[in-house]
Amino acid sequence: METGWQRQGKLWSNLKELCEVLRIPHVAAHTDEELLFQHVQFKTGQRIHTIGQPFDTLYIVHSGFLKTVLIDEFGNEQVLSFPMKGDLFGVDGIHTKRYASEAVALSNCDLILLPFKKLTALGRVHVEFEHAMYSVMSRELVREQAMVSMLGALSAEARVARFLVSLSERYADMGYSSKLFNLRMTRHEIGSYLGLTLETVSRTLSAFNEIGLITVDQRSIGIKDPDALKTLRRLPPSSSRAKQVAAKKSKQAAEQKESPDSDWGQLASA
Amino acid sequence: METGWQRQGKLWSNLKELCEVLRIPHVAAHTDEELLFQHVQFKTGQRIHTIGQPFDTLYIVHSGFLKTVLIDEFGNEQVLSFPMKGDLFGVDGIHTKRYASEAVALSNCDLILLPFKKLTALGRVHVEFEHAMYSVMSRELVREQAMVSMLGALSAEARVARFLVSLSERYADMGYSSKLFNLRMTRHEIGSYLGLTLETVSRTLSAFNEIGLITVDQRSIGIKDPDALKTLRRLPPSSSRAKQVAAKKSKQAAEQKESPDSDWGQLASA
DNA sequence: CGTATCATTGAGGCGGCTCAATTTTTGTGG
DNA sequence: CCACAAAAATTGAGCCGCCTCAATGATACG
Repeated sequence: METGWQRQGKLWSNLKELCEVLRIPHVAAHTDEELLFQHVQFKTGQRIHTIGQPFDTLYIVHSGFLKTVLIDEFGNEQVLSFPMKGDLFGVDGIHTKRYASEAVALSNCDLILLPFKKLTALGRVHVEFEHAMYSVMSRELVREQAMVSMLGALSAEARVARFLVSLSERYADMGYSSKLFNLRMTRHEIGSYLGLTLETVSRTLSAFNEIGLITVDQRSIGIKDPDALKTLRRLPPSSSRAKQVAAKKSKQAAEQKESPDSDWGQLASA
Repeated sequence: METGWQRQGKLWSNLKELCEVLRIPHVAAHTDEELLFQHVQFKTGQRIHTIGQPFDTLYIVHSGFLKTVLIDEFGNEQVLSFPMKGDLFGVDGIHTKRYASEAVALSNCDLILLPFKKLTALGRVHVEFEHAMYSVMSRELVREQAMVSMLGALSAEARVARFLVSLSERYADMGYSSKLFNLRMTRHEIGSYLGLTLETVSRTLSAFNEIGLITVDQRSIGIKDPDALKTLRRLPPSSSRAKQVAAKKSKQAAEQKESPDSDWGQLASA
């Protein structure tokens, strides 16, 4: 991995490689024209773009880890996402022609530049590519929706649990171990992302560790019971109890045994 | 308003009208081909699409009010948005070819159908239209980001306050009064949207009413101090509210013109 | 006019935040 | 390589904001 890392700013990808990274069907490359996309490297801590900066290009993560953040009117950071290999970011700049968020490298990164002009031009030539770009943007929107849903309805423990699961699955996709990995972000950043304080994140990880769901040692995380993490939740707030009761009744009518709620629900006392 | 409502299913819009509704620059209509887009009417309570239903068309609100919701694995509703005139929805279906959310009419609605195939075909002919569609999708993404940020960082009072402000501005855009309007959704739906319980929403509205920021009577909302609502972060403790209300009253009595920069905003930023 | 839905309001509990102290890790320069 | 400082992480104590549970009032609809 990270081949050619040393050759700074000299890497290029063709369209086929671009599609591979984005996990979209290969564009029919009847193209004799050798379309190339430039790579750019960033070191840990460097900013890729800032809020308000004029927009003209999207970024695709070839390798490395980043965060995107919003800065509110009092200078507080709100983490929006942790882009990694295959993710697209910068989309929020299309609308106002200026980036609405800021992107920062959490590790050394290799990014593929995708000028917006080039994207639209490509879309007009390759129908599948146009569709793929819409699809990727739709995927981003669905992800944000899931995020909203999580922040609005889940307990702190459930949020941290799902965060770990999604990270684990993401690592698996990228060919790394899904059972043992290092966090690339601080507790503070995780907390911001999940709408929690860093102390709550730390405490929750410790609690999961005590129960045996995971192992924690600073940035190193070991996933011990992924199924329990996936299904962990708690009292459903801000939602209609009537529906839940109804659903529960029909469930109980169907299967009279087996309590539908996992017993992890009560671990708050720990 | 709602002209031609009676002629059910017989309304059509051309491309120019479509662009107007979407608030995007008019596409250069060198088009002799009279491209028409079908309208559809829905009555209060009807579902436009459901989760998992095969996706093939986007919807643009011509008139009326709706909600889009996610249903979690236990039947709990999570409100994602309240589409109204000029809004596009259904975008979340592009990625998986199935709608990821459910859309329900909160009032009688007139929607414009925008088949995805037609959209992409149009984008290939009219460059500006393609760009506009990307822009609209980007706008949606930015909106979701703002939502995440709000859920992650703001207090209940601030969320309700901003919700009211954004509604007010939205009504102003549509040509209605920004000072006095009716809520089209229940407290429960507002709560779900904001990640709060319906009781908290109700209590917060009552509190705003008490201190003179708004007037509330069931679904009817009067905006009295939009600036204070915009900058509000945290309400003063109830013990001290009485004095401030009194102070405010004497202020309003003294100077009947515009309320000066309110002091509600700068409390307890911590 | 009765019933179901929606809204208001109160009392009380607890989950997650705040404040604070300590330990561990990271980064930097002598 | 070690020393030192800064940042990150852990853990505890206390409290408050929001949720839960519950009862009543208001509104819409057949």
